[in-house]
This record gives sequence, structure tokens and C-alpha cells, in this order.
Amino acid sequence: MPADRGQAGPPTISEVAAEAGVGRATAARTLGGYGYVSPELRERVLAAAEKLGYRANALARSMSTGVSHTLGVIVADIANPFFAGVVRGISDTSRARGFDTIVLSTYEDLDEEVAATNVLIDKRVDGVIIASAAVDRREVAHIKGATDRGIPVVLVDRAVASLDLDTVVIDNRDAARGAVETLIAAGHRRIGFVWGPPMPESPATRRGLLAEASRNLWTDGERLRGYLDALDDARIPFDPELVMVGRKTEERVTEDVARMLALPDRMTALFCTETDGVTGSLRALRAAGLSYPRDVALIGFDDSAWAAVMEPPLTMIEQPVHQLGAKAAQVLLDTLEGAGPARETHVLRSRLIVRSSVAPPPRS
Amino acid sequence: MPADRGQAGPPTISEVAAEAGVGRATAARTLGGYGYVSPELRERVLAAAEKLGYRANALARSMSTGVSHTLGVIVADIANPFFAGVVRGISDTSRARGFDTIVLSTYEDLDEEVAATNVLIDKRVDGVIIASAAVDRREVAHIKGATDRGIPVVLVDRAVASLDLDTVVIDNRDAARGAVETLIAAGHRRIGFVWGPPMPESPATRRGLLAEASRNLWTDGERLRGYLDALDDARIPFDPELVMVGRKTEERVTEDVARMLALPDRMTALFCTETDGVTGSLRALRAAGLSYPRDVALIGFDDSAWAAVMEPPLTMIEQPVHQLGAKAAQVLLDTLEGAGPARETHVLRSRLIVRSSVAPPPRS
DNA sequence: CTGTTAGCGCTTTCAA
DNA sequence: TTGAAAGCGCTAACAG
Repeated sequence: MPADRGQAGPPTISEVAAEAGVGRATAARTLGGYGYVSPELRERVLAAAEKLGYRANALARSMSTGVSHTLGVIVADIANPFFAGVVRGISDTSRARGFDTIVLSTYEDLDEEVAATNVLIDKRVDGVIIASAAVDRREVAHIKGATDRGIPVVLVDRAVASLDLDTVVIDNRDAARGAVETLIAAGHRRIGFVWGPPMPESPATRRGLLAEASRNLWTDGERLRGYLDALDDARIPFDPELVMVGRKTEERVTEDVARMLALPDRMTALFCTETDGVTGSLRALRAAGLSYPRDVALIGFDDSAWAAVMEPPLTMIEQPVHQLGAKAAQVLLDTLEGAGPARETHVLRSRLIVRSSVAPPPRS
Repeated sequence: MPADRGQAGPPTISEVAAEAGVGRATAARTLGGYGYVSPELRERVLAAAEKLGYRANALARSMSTGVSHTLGVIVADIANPFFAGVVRGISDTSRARGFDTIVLSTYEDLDEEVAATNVLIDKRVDGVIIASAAVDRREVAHIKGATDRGIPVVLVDRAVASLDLDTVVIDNRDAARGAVETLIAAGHRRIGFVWGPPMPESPATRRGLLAEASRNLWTDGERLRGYLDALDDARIPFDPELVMVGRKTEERVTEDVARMLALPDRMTALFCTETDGVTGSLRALRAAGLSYPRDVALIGFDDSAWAAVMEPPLTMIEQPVHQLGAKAAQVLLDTLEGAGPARETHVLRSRLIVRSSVAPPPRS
């Protein structure tokens, strides 16, 4: 219970010094935990601080030291389980090392991302971790701006080709290829691809698709490449009709998959790059009176407790979400502690969790 | 592109003033957007700021104004979809009103909660939103400490009886009662209750259970009361064996539900207070070779896209997560803007989403 | 070992 | 209207 000092605002270090009958610097030294101070005075200061309920003003401290012990984090959406997990990884490891985090969501809007970056610069965070929506060279000015000011930035989940920065990702291309190969190995040749990023309109060609993919969300572009890799390896012709145009919501996915399901020579397997794609596809299957894995085999990204309790349980790709964040924080903190930026790309392992949503295609 | 000034650190307002050939105060006035300044000088300052890539130091500004335009948020676990949604609600509405947020997770550990509160006090946040694990009168000192320092606090998701503060919650008791009534209306009388908070050991009596409930997590205690309400109204005798001792993980739930399922005069319905309880129960049912709703009816808390695509789809209680956060932020910001704390309790509506996991009990 | 003093970058009287 | 100067609470030289 802090003594009532009849003053406005919380007690300052000067008041503690006065209460203890010592100089301001002595109080600062014991409370700040630096420099020498005799045991007696130390005790007196501690007692005074306790009595007044003193808590250091971190803002003032940052002002004079120039460091805030705060990390900035920018992701698409904190409510998305993937990012929530990454953020938890970041805050767990940064808190353990004495840093707090300010998390900002952009909802995939580049203007929001720029604004968020500015907020972090203004608040003088010591470093930034960002899952950027930027792809184009002209879209990275805000990130360059941060590094130019000496704020270290590490990229998480999404690499940015035009930026030479520490990066922590999984191998999306490889993960997707592995999943699609699993489908192919089971005998499938008509495999649908359901993805996330919105596109102006459906490119009818493979070339157009890839161009679009590189202009859009990095992860999904990589996953599309993995899908194509697997198809190529198996000499399966690419059919653009089996690639869903990016539509963000689960409802849209449901509509689109329903349309794909109505196509002649119906697909016998479905690969989804996002969780909404999985649930949307499941709805479409049910609406069409189809079931998995009998009629259509299914693999999707981002495992969850639910995927395991589905009947039948779903084969899913598990991303090391927590570790993704933890590693990003570790790399950032290491460079803050003087290790100098390594400008490395750390590729974490994802894992295909095989359950029961893949079976051979039905005999036509 | 900020001009290279051959100096360390980002440009300050003094440098901008020098560049523009005006006094420091004039630069501060135009850049801070307050006070009078002639159009000409204004232009000169703006141009200089632009040229140098000036960004105000929010820390310095907070130092002199005494406000940080930052809200602190303390929840159990940012990676829990419920809290992730609440946090998103908070940050959406606070960002819209010019405030940023610092989010800290406690993992239901009171010491962590105290530490988190101190971090926020030290960082001089303007207000705090907290889903506190505190129940006992002696556990709320840290919250009192914050309000004593003049930091407004609003409680979200969990009320704290001994604290007279603005509070935003749903009516957990009523929501639980409604769900259990639905089960009873379908003909069930042996209804299991699967809950979250860990308990030292299973209290064998109703009284012991309630005592434990009030000593543990607030929301789950309320939900237990709702369960008992419904039982009482229907004159169904209370059987402590049907109330699962709180065990945190999905695995534990699975074990415990399996044991409950093995009891004589087997329960015909299950009510789960948390998502992990639902998935854990589903696993236990499957392991026992039982299916829902045929053998056991099922209702749980926290709807999700997955619950809707289960086969059969699950009847669930949907909480207004985003709104919970948004309202809490709104109340806090209103009091920060001088509206004076109303010390009200805002009760938001939850909703029972009826799907197909409830059917009459099997004929014995 | 301790106290004095000068900043950190900004806002805010107060004169000019 | 503008500028000089004091002050927010803390750290960090620098004497003593």
C-alpha cells in the first residue's frame, strides 16, 4: 500500500531519494541495479521505495538509455490461429529474455502495414518481427525505412525476395509437394487446389497463375509451386479449372468448390492451403452428397485438435507455429544483443500428419 | 528517403527546426498539430520534416504529456482462440480511436499476472483491460495497485466480486443453464459436466464442488451453477460422479470422460465448458465405440467453423468474442476521455447454436 | 562509494 | 505569431 503523498502521479526516483535521505543518483543506482552502492544506503533506498510503492518509469528510462526493451510484431490477423500461435512463440521467448511485445494486425492491407510500422518506429521499439504482405519491390519502402533507422527487422512466415533480412519460414513449396505426392501415390490424378489469396480473375493458364501467385501472398504462391512440382513429377497434365480462384471467406470457398465438384471428369482429391479452405470444402462435399475419403480425398494446411476428431480424421500439414515465432524472436534478440544480423533464412520443418482422409480414388 | 545526416539516431524535432530555420517550439507546434503557426513557417517545417524523414518520438511525447496512448491487455493465453478473438476486438476498437495495445499472457498463473500488471504500470499505459485469474480478496492487490495509481482498469470475461470496476462479461450461468435445459428437454437425466479449472481433488459433495468453483476460475464456476440450476429446476438429483474434476489438457479430459463413460447407469449427455473438453470428449466417445447423438448427446462452449462441419454438426454455445473485447475497449476509452468510470457490469448475449448433436437418450 | 550535473526529445508556459 | 527556457523521470559521466 503506497503511502499517500498528497501529490499527483506516481512516486519518482527523486522522491525515493529524498525519503531515504540520499542523492538521486544513489537511489537510481540501487533501483536501477547498476554501479556501486553501500549496503546501508542500499537498504535505506529499498525501504523507501517499498514504502512509497515506487515503480520505475520505463518511458523515462528508455529516453535516456535509448532502448525500450520492447519488440514490435506485425501480422495479418492476431485472431487467426496460425498467427496467434506465432505471436505466442514470440512473446514467450521475448518475455523470457526481458522484452515485451506490441502486436499489430494489418488484415493483409499494405497501408495498414505501413501505418503499423510507423507506430512501432514512433514507439521506438528495439526490433520488429513482421509477416509482411509486401511482395513487390516498391512495397517494401516501410521495411527499408525501419532498417535504415537502425531497427533490426526479421521476417517470419513470409519471405520477401527483394529484402536481405533474417527470415524464419517453413518450406511451403516442399510441404505442398509432399502432400500432393501423397495424393498421387494413392492413385489420384485429378487433384483440386484450393487457395487463399484473392485474385482479380481466374488466370486460365499455368503461366498466368504463377505470375499471379508471385504477385500475391508469398506462402500460397509457394504452395501452388509445390502442387505443380508434384504434378510435373508424375506427368499429370495441369488443369487450370481445378485451381480455385482465391476467395477469402469460407462461404466463397464452399461455392467455388461446389462448382469444381460439378465439373465433368470430377476431381477425386482436394488440397487446401488454408484452414478455411478445408472447412469450406467439407461443406461443399456434404452439400453435394459426397463423402471423404471415399469420393474425394482431402489434405489441408494447419492441423488442429478438431482435425483429429473429425470422422474420419483428417490428414493435415502441421506447421511449427510456436517455434516459428520463438525462432524469429531468438534471432532478433540475438542481433539486438550484438550478434550482428546474420541475414540468414531459417527453414523450419513442417510435418504431414497422416490420418484417414486419403484413400484411393473411386473406380470410375 | 531520409537524408543521411551522418549522425546516430533518428532525426529530432530540433534538427527539423534547424533545417527549417525556425525555433524548436515552432517546429513542435506544427508537427504536434497544436497552437498557432503561420502558413509559411508551417510549410517550411513540414518540408524539412519530410526531407529528414522525421517521426515524432512517442516516448518523449509521453514523458511530457503524461499519456502514452497505449492500453495494456492481460489475458490467460493469447493463443487460445477465445482470447485471440477478444484481443482482436480490443485492438480493433482501440486502434480506431488512436490507441495501441500491449498484450501479455499469464497462463492462469497469478504471479505472472502480477508481473504483467507491473510491466504495464512501468510502461505507463493509460488503462488496462484484464481477464483476471484472481478470485480471492487477497489476490487482487495488484489490480487495486493499478487503480490506486489512477490507471483505469476494466475487467473482461471474468468478473471479480471483490472489485468494483467496469466489467464486460457474458451470462455464463444463464448460458450453461440454457444448454443443460436443452439436454433435459430432449429427455436426458444423466448429464455429464466437463470443465476446465484444475482442482486439488474431486470434491464429492455439491457443497464442496461449489466451494471449489468459487475458489477457481470464475467463468467455469458460473457455468457449474447454471448446470445445477437446470438440474434443480427439473428435480434431477445431482451426482458428483458426473462432474469431471478439472484437468487442463485434452488428453486428461479424454481419460476422465472415458472413466465417466464406464460408470454404471451411463450418462446419456455431456456438457462441456471449454473447447478442449469437447474434442477430448469426442475422442473418449470414439474410443468407447460410442457415437453422438445416438449414445450420448453433446453441447459445448465456444462455437467454431469446425463444430459446424463435424458429422453430425455440433450444437454449441457461441460467445460474442470480438464484441466482448470491443465493448471493454470502448468502456475503457470512454473513461479515459473523461466520462468517469461508470463501474457498470455489461452483460453481453451468448447464443446457443442448435445443430444436430442433441437427440433423445437411447431407450435403456 | 556518493552526489552534482547534464542531457534524452518533446510539450508548454511565458515573454517578446 | 514566435522563440527561449523549464521540466517530464531517468541514466551516466564526472568530480569529490
